[in-house]
Amino acid sequence: MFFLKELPTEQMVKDYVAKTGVGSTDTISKALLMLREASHLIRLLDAYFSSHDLSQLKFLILVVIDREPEIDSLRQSEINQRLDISKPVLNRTINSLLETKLLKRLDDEEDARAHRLALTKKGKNTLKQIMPGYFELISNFMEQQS
Amino acid sequence: MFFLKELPTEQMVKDYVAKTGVGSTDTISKALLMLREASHLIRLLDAYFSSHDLSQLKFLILVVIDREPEIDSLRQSEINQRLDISKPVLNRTINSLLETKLLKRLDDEEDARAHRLALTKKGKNTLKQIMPGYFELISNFMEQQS
DNA sequence: TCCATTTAGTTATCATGATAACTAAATGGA
DNA sequence: TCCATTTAGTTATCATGATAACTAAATGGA
Repeated sequence: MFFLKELPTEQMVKDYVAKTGVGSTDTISKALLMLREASHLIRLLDAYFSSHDLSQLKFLILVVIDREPEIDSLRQSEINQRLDISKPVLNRTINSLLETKLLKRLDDEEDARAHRLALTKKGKNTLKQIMPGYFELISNFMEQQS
Repeated sequence: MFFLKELPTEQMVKDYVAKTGVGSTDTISKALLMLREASHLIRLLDAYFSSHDLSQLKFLILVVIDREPEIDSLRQSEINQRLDISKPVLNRTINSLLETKLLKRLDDEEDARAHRLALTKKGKNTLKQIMPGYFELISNFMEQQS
């Protein structure tokens, strides 16, 4: 994502609100600020993940499988229910995780169309290694915000 | 952007913080909430813009030219200074705005490498037409957040 | 049972973000 | 003045998001 480098000043938002007669200056300024803050954090997270040969989505796929309480594998469709991403993108990204051996694919005994996706040893290690930096990055970022 | 459909519960974040010994539960929950809120708003905005044959970036390009106080045109490089986007993407998007006649391209008298980009009549009208809905969408969204 | 419908996953194609490497014009110091 | 460096814009290529349309297996009601 991207955004205006310099947020519109309070005055500009006021002008627009006055011109269009819609919304309240405070609310809109707050929303724009939030969007900017979020886009900044996303950028930092993307950089962090890519320095570990991962992406937001790859990370989240590993996380949702890992955090499952009873079982240690999920179907693609189950991952889809947990992440807000389209089926083809999920499919492609899972294939990439299979190629880099962070995930392994097991037969699904109940449904011949499906497979079960589980973390490999390497996948678990990667997740364990990445997690502290992830939380640290978020904590540091939030501290810097006024 | 996308995100977890269901945020990790407080307990999960606590577990991770305890396990890794990094960060504070509150801070991280707050950051994850913000990311989710922002990604939701971005999605709504994208849908709004695309229903008007625009995108976030196209909209912002029109806005930064329009809001310039003294002049009514900018160079590509000046737009680049105002928006946090790469040069090639900006170039490609400007070309698309030129094709759809929302922007027009004028010679730059001081620099033969550059051009000046200005809103067309159609560009101005589009912006005027879109702005109220944009603010309305943001206002409504912010109201819905608890 | 059998066939229409649903579900799981996949393929093709597009949109929109990035970086690397390029051309051509402008700039500025010896 | 002249040439090395900088700046403006562009091209090629990749990553990662989407939707539409498909195959094959599972499901469920007549």
